[in-house]
Amino acid sequence: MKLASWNVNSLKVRLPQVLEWLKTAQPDLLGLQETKVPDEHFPSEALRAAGYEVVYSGQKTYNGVAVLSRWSITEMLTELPTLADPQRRVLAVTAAGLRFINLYVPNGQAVGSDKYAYKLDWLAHLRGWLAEELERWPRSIVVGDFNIAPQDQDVHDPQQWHEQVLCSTPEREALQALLALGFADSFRQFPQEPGIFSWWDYRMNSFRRNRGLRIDLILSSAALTRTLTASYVDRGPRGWPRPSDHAPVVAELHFE
DNA sequence: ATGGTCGTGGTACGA
Repeated sequence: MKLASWNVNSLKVRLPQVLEWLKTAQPDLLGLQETKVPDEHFPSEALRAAGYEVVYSGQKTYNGVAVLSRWSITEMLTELPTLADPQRRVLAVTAAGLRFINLYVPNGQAVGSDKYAYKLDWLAHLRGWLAEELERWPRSIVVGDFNIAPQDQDVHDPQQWHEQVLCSTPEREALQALLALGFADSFRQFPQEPGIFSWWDYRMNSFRRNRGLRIDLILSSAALTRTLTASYVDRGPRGWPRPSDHAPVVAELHFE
């Protein structure tokens, strides 16, 4: 079983790259973020033709999430039950014998801003909901753009980013509170080279210089962590022409 | 050096 997550920064622009990546990587489940496409314009046909069932929760211009699955999808949910929020950031499905939760966590803009407060509030509501999800589905995977670099080793320049948004202590503590429910950062279940990131700013040749952050994560519940066989970042698409600023992240697992 | 680059939509704004 191959699970993946990719912030595509406009599915309209990136659809050819998604189709190309599906062909070569062949994930069983893929969560997309920042699709930026209203549901009525979602490119369902091209993705179905590639062999995937598709569900989506989108809006114009901002946010938007989708799940592509080689397996049939049931039990779809698009809201944090305790938070009324017009921003389309959540898409949970049951497929392939597991619960697959796809998230686009708020960016937070800057520490102390209104958007930062919204991010922390959103994460608090997320925690309460994930606790319930985990009780109902012990085999749960949470993927997405978390907009949080878990540790300094996930940051190209920890001094530059010290207590900045994406790296601040309250954000990291909110992520740790999610992990404390029983999830593991799948990437850290395996030996990794230093300097592996999943997002690089478009500016200042950040990708060429590998000045990035690892903010795209795949969290596995305890029942699934035992079944992980690999977890990695696929840097390839970040080097393609007109790329997203994020690379896909992948986890592979083997369970009965 | 306080910038820089994208995507959206037709202008600033979000990331």
